[in-house]
Formats: sequence, C-alpha cells, structure tokens
Amino acid sequence: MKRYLENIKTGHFSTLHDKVLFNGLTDSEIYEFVQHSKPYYISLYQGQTISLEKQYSNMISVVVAGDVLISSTDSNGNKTYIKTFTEGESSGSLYSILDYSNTLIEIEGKEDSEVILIDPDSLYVTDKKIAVIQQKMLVNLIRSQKGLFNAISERMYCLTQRSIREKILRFLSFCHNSNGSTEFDIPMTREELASYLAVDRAALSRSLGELKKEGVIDFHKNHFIVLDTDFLSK
Amino acid sequence: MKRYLENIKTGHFSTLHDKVLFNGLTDSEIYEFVQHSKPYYISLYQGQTISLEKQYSNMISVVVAGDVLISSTDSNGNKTYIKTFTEGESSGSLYSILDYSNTLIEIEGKEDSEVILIDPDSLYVTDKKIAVIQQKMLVNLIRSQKGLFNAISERMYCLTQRSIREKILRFLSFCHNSNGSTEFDIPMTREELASYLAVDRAALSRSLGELKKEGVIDFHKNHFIVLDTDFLSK
DNA sequence: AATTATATGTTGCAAAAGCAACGAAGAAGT
DNA sequence: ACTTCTTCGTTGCTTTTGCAACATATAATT
Repeated sequence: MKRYLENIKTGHFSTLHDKVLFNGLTDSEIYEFVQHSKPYYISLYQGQTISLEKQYSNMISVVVAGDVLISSTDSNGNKTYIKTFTEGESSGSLYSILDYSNTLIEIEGKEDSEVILIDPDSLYVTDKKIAVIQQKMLVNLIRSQKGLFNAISERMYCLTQRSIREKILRFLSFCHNSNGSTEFDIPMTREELASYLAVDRAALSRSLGELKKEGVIDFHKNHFIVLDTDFLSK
Repeated sequence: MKRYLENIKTGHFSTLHDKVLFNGLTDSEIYEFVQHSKPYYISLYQGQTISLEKQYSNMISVVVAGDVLISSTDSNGNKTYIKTFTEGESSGSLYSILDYSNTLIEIEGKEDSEVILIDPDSLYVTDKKIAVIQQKMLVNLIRSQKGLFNAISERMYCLTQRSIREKILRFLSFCHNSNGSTEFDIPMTREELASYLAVDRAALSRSLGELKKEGVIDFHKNHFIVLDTDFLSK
C-alpha cells in the first residue's frame, strides 16, 4: 500500500513544483529533499478509503493529484470530518499543528487521487546540508496555514454572533467579500450550512426565509444574491 | 519609542534563551540573528498602551518580560481583543498566520513589560549564512502555533454546542482535562466566560445555577468543582 | 466603618431557537 | 413516466435565550 516515493517513477517529481509546499524550490532541491526525507506515496481510486496506521497519522500530506477527504476517529470511536483537500493543498497546515498522533486517520479518495506523506522531522531536524531547502519548505508550510487559519477565524466570527440571523449575515458577508460580487454560489447544502453555523436546519431555513421576505437577500438553492449590502458589514 | 534591540544593553540577550522562539539556539546564534534581523525593542509600564503603526502590525512579537494584552482595531473602528501574551510567549503564532497588516494593533502592558518585534522576512527570506538559525526558529514558530491552535479548537468545540448548558459542560471538560483534577480555578470572570462562550452573562449565570442545583457541579466565583464527571465527556 | 465600584446572581417577559413532523421540489435511477 | 431519495421549506409547539432591571456580594478606596 505504501512505498517510498523515490522508488516510484520519476514522473511524479515534475508535478511537485506546483504544490504549495514545494514553492520556490528548484528541481534539484526537490530531488535532494526527496532523497533525504523518503516520503511515502499513496494512490487511491475513487471511493477508496484507507486508514493510516497511527505512526503515520502526524505526517504532512500533500495531495499530488485528485481530491481527498480526511477524517479522524478518536479513542471513543467518534469519527470527525477534518477537511477536504484538493490537489496542491498540503495538509501540513493541519497536521503539523494539531497533534493527531494516536488518533486513527482515514483518507478517502473523492476521485482517483495521489498523496505523498512527509515525515515532519525531515523538516524539523536540523541538517546543514539541506537547511536552505528545509527553510523554504517551512515558510511554505506557515504560509499554507494562513488559509486554514482564516477559514477558522471566519467561522468563529459567525459562531460568536448571538442570533441565527446575524450568523447568516456574517457568513454572507464573507462570501460577498471573497467573491467580490453580490451574487454567488455557496459551497454547502442547507444541512451543511446549518452545521457550519451550529444551528438547527429548520431554524436556519426560517431565518433565511425572513431575510428573503424582508428583501435583504434572495436565493434559490445554492445561489444567493445580496440585495441590501447595508445589512452585511454591520 | 522604538529602538533596535542591538543598541540596547546586552543584558537582554541572556533572557532570550528561555523564549519559545529562540529555543535550541546557542548564544552566538542568537547574537548572529539579532545582528541580522535588527529587532525592535519596546518597553511598557503598567497600564501603558501603544499603537503599532501599520507597517509594524504584522511583525512577530516576543514578550521578553511581563504580560501584555494585544488588540486590533479594524477599518470600521471595532476594537477586538486578540490575546494576552505572557512572558516567553511569542505572538508569532498569531501574526505570522493572520494577516494584520493594515489593521491598527495596540499593545497594552498589564504590568511593566518588554517586547521585541521581529520582521517576519528575517525568517522568511532565504539567507544561506543563517539558514540553520532561521530553520530552528521557524520550527519553534510552528510549534508555538500548536498552543494557539488548540486553544482555538477548544473554543470552537464549545461554540458549536447548541445550548448554554452544553457549552458550559464542554468548557469545564477542557478545564478538567488540562488540570487533571475535578477542582480548578478558571481564568476568567463571568463576563469574560460569557463572551468566550458567546452567550448572555445573565443566561450563563442561570445555567450555572441550574447545574449547581442539580448537583453536577459546584462553584464559588472562579473556583469550580465537578461533582459528576459523567456529564462532561459526553 | 462607610462609601464606591465591580462582579455575580435573580427574575419576568418577549423573542428566538430547537424539535418534530410533514409537504413540496428536484435529482437520480429504473 | 414512474418510483425513490434527497434536499429544502413550513409550521405548531415547547424550551431556551436574550434583555433589562434589580438585588446581593465581594473588593477597593477613603
């Protein structure tokens, strides 16, 4: 199931440039790093789910191709969805920070996918020969965390609002800002949005209906239109 | 108000060892880094508040002595409390990740305090001469983010609970686990706890009273006792 | 000790949210 | 076209929450 990347066909190296974690590295630096860190390579067909043995659960994973869904199961057996990673994203953002050692991590391919796993120690343990490479990659790792942190901050901002109405408006405000338009599609179903805002789905629908009736917003399924932006920014 | 650290009395260097960001660095490495990055030095008396000009707001700050409170004011004039940093903590955890450039950052000394500000570029821009130093510090930065991340995750866990009662129980569960005891002091006033859980203070008191009446917990001011741990873990 | 100030608890009431059950609208499969 | 499934909206009812106003308690100041 797992093999070292260096033993895989060299075609894989060429795709690594585009991945955030390897930004700014030259071909030979990537090659040098792979020689040094011996990352694991996993390929998944669509729908395939594999469990990482615990000793691998804290590794930095880079999605080389496809789209994977990562979940964890804690000691009580509760399965928690962590995040969907798409090609180029590296979960270093998550794993290097949260300590998932000793939890069961599952990776599911939402389509045919390829993932490599990198031992964080290969970045963390000082090695003068590749210090410059390590440094570049660490910076990439920190940078890639920004996106995750912003996502969390945005959700926190929504969650700290006291009413469903305000939570919705906060959420739409973020959508509006990141799309630059007053018209956009949201990437969730109602159920998922309710879960994201930590409210009841029915109550969410009710509040959405009120906002529509008041002419603040309009929507149909995933498509939303903000009619009165005054309500958003505060 | 701000001067370069290297122009300050050398006594400051000796205290840097203990700071998370400088862990694992030798004296000469710290010296070398300071020479290279020219960090700013700020000293605050108790109660003093200073505003960082915008170009400094994204800097990595390390609290060398004392206890400081950091807040940001966004373009709408809303002042948001960010975090209290105590000696040794580096806000790199925050600043390197969240982009606070162009927001007004204020630093308030909760007691007489000293802070140094480090330009993130001095860690990010590759420089072969000090690559090893940079690498060590980047790892320290990532490690220090773990604490912040866990704190945020815990709060999120509380916030996603639907009722005040459940939010309280989640919160107490975390206190219980991190203290290892069923008896502990919480580091907040009621008002602050209410704000942390994003609920009304009066409603919080009501729920706390109910839990006390039911014999699940007992408390007096900041001191809490969990009487029935069955309620916590689930 | 008396006086402020601050923190915490209490309570009535209106508004909001949760829950459950059902119905409508699509989407997917046969 | 018909069934089946999923998603979404609706509604009645109950519970919870927020809000405001006040009471009590504790700490700080003089």
